[in-house]
Amino acid sequence: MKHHTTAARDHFTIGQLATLTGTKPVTIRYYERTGLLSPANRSAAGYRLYTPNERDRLDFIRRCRRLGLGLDEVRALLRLSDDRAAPCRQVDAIIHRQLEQVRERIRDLQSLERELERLELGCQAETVEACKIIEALSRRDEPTPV
Amino acid sequence: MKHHTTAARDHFTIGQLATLTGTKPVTIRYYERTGLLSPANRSAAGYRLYTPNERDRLDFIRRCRRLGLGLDEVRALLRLSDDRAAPCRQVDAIIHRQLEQVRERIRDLQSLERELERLELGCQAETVEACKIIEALSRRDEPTPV
DNA sequence: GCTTGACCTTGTAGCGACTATAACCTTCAT
DNA sequence: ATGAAGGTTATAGTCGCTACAAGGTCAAGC
Repeated sequence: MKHHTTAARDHFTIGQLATLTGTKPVTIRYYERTGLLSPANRSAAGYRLYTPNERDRLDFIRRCRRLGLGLDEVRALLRLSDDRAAPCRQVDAIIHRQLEQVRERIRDLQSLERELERLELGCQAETVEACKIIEALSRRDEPTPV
Repeated sequence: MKHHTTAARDHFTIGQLATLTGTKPVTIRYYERTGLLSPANRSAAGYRLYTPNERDRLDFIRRCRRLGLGLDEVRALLRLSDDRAAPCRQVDAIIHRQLEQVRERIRDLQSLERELERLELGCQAETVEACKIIEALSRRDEPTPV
């Protein structure tokens, strides 16, 4: 009732699917182009039509993306989830690798944070002339002393 | 003595500058194209030749990049550092904004980390059939209960 | 029946900060 | 004189979208 488009109970247009899954139509088409979603069925006029199954698949993809997984990892997980007999170990491995990467990025960002804090606190100057930040950024690393 | 190229004391080729600053030649050319570095002088044969001044400038850029600043911010800082009378406040602002962004990214990544830990611990299955990770990723959000 | 406007279609180009490739030229040591 | 290791340009690719242009379709109101 929000739109004039009539939504059948069991299939959606791309825009409806987009709203349902918090994606944008362009992104859904992009997923289709790149093989994350298989080509959708079409209406007589050529509109993509989606089933609840395809909605589930897109939800799956979006959850993976929210975990920061790349599309290649998502593809791998989709393939695994389609194969009920596949070893769960491979799923674990993907999640574990991602966790390691996230932790590494956190460590990197934390050292950045410390560096930026140091810079920020160090400067009470008025003009760039005396600015400790600019000075720090310009400082030639002391040449190895003799 | 490491290479066959003769390095004059006061100017470097692009490769020498690259080694000195931990950059790659392509990146230096990219900086020139996008206006971060002004066009280098050329040798008779068309090779770019750099002075220690230009090395300092590139070092400055690299330090900024290591702090995670975008090239636009670097451009702004370079402009400020060239103007000794400019108010230091603007430098502060750039650093402060970056610090805020870094902190936000850390928070985001930490919540990702927790989510991934939860997933990882939850699964001891053998096959995807019973895999709790796949299950969690596939779970339709519980429809609002009546 | 016609218009309006929101939707859909395709294709192409752009983002940031590089990286990769190709095809060619220069310098230096042997 | 040759070969390797530099340098030059231009162009396209990366990732995960996003923006735009030019058009076709659908439902509703008049």
